[in-house]
Order: sequence, then C-alpha cells, then structure tokens
Amino acid sequence: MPELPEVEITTHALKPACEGKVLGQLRINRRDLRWAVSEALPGIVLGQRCFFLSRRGKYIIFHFSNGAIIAHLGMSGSFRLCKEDDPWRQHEHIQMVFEDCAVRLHDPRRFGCFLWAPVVNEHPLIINIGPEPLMDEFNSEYLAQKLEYRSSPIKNCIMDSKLVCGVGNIYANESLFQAQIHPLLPASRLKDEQRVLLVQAIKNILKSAIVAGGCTLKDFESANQQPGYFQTDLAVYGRKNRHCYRCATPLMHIRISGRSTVYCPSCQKL
DNA sequence: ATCGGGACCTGCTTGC
DNA sequence: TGCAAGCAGGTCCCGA
Repeated sequence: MPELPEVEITTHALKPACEGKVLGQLRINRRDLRWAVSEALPGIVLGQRCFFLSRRGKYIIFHFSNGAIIAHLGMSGSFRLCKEDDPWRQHEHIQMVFEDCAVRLHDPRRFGCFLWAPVVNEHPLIINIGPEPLMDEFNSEYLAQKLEYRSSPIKNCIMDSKLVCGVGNIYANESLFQAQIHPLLPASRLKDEQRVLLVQAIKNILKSAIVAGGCTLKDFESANQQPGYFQTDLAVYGRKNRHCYRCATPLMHIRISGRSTVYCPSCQKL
C-alpha cells in the first residue's frame, strides 16, 4: 500500500496529534513485526515529549528529546488516529497515547517496523538511504553519474532506495510510462534526454499523488480515514490488457525481479 | 560493487 | 461451495 505519497500524507495527518505532546502511554500488543519491537522501548520513551514528525523515504520518524522512533508501514501498514479506549481492530499492534489522542499502528502482514534510534541519522536503516526524489539534489546529472555502470533494468534502479528513496512499484510503473521509457531498458543505456524526462516524471507523479491524497489500492486510507484518489489517475498500474491512454495499444504485463510491471509496448520502446 | 532470488506475513482473488 | 494456488503496495540479506 504505502509509497512515498501515502507516507507523506500519513505523516502530515499525524502531526497535530503528536507534535509538542507528551507520550503518556505505549501499548504493544505484538512485538513480532519485521524486527522485534524492543521490550525496553516504553522505559526509554514514556513521559518524553515528541517535538516533531518527519519523513525520510518511506520511514516516519517521531523525534523525542532523547532519540526517535522510526516506523515503516511495509506492504500493508497504516496509522489510525482514535481515542485511547476505542475498540481494538484486528491487526492493530501498537498504540501511542499523546495527551488527548491515540495513534495506532495497524499492519496485517507485519512487514513494517517500529524501532528506537538514539541518533536517527546514524541508524543503519537511515544512513544509506539515497536522496529524496522531490529535492533538487535528485536531478538528471545525479542520475547520469549513478547509472553509468548499471546494467540492470531502469525500473529496478529507480526502485533502489540507495539510489533514490521512496519510489515503489506503482510510481515506478507510472513514471516510466510518463517518460516513455521501457522498464527493461538497461540503466546505463538511457540517453541524456531520457534521464531528464525520467527525473521530471518521477517528481510530477509523486507531487500529483500527494495532492490527490495518495492511492487507494485495496484499503489505503490516511490516518484520518480519508481515502486517496490518485488511483483513478493511474495510467498503467493495474491496467494490463486495457488500452493505452496515449495511443490505444493494449498495455503489456510482465514481471521484473518478481514485481508486476505494466507498460505500453508502443509508447515505451526498448 | 552489482545482481537476482529468497525471505518475512496475511488476506484477497482466481481457477479447478 | 470448497479448497489450494497465486498474487499483492517493501526491502533486507544472501550467495553468485
């Protein structure tokens, strides 16, 4: 479910409930997420004030005076704002109570994480992440330098979080379609103008998705239970065998490194 | 250094 | 209708 736009929207929705508030309760129903939630966490963070929230790639970071909680939603995670004593839904594993508001982590597949880091920027999950796609440092010159010797398909490269963070399968498919680049094209073979188009496409698609409130695939809704509308704007993802909006050719579906890939064989030539 | 595949999980859809 | 197989938005880790 969650890619960068969904994580951005979730972070934004959680801010009023958390920022400037003291964490009064931390209830952990299940520790066995992708990595075990530390038993020591309540002792470290209870009674601390959360100064602000930020996003890095697809990680949501709750900053406290003595460190930070790093949360990831994996494939199926979401946060929900509610009251402390609301009935528990299935797969709600963690609850933080900030003064008047509760924040619950819901994650059926448990691919997400909820970790403590004394210094966020030194944490192994954060330290090697590539540039944010919406920042100026992610540009065609940077891409040229990173792709020069890479033979793998361009789609794999733009989904590599060490190269650029936050671009997942849906938005990789969409960006390549918008830039009219075949997903299997070896990364080192992109021409200068293709790299320019690709960087523009990634930025455009992500910005549009944030404005639209993210993608409502399966069950995505933001922490305020608002659904997203970007899925109605998807040009290729989830549209295999349907007609290309640009040229009406039926869209092709292939699998690249195990990930579902949809493209237009006419607009995106190898 | 780079690459592809396996692994981690549950729930929904598809096909027999 | 029932069951099993296949598939899903992520990404770390391993061996090659």
